[in-house]
Amino acid sequence: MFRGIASVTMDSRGRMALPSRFREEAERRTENRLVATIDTNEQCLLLYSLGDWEEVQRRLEALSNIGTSARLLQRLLIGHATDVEMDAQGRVLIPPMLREYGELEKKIVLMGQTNKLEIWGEQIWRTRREEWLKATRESAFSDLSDLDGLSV
Amino acid sequence: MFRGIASVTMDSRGRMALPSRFREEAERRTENRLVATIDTNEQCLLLYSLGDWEEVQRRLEALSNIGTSARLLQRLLIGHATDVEMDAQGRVLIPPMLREYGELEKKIVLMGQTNKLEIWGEQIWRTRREEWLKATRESAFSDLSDLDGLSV
DNA sequence: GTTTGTGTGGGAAAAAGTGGGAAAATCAGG
DNA sequence: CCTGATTTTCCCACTTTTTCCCACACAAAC
Repeated sequence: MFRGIASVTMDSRGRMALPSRFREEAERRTENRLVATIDTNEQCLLLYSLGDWEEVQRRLEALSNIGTSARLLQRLLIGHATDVEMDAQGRVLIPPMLREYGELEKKIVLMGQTNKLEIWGEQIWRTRREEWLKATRESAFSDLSDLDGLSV
Repeated sequence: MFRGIASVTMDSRGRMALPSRFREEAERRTENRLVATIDTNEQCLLLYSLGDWEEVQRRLEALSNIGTSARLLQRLLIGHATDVEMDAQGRVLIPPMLREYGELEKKIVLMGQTNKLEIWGEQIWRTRREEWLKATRESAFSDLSDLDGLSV
């Protein structure tokens, strides 16, 4: 169960160290084997433990297969899903094509999202976060009834 | 099981090195024997292990044979299917006619799609991927019910 | 101050990817 | 058949990337 946010650096070889709490979680789930793919809705990457990814892939493949959008999603997610392994220092090497998709350079932001980690280039992440915050604030009144009982 | 993406270069003789992880998978499936054909829906090539291709071909041949579209599909897929072999460096030689179909030049993109590899010319691939992403993002709402349980 | 854990960098070996010479095979035209 | 041109195969060499390993910096803990 991943959660929380962390800032890490990617070195010149494309290696990225997972913070130890994420590392432990990843080790628990599979012996250091992870799968990185793209988020089709955002310009960020998703990092799954191998087992969790296989579950996602099974469900993707079980989709209707008729609808064009399901096919597209399969193609994009499976097509980009690349196996990666943690080295002895708990780092993963992000393949160049994926690095490019997320415009990942030195400063990286990791966000835990339950069964996966989101990997963001810092600049894109800052921009998107502003947009999310703005959208949340603008919808605050109309949604108030929902949130009311939630006491966020 | 092929998945993930990689960028490779095709040399002036039309040779293309498979990334080692694809190579291993290909070796596991058949001893270096592969079959390349065209994707009838996209301007890219498909690369199967010999065994997987034979299965595909069997199913193609089992099609009604009455309907025109089945005949067309047979003609196109089987007609373009060419046996290729990996050399000692793990490279395959893509036949000129197929190279031309996919407008393959120097920069090539390979995408794993479960039982096959897609081979794309980089330029076409970039264009198509943008279109897929756009379509996926736009269809997000209509498909929400499907994807909802998926938590990709 | 010392130890321990964590993040970061980089040397060096190994592996992977790339290019091209030259022999062998194939093909087209006489 | 023979010949010359082209393509394919085999092999070697070079470059880049990846992996393995060690080391340093820093901070928290002892």
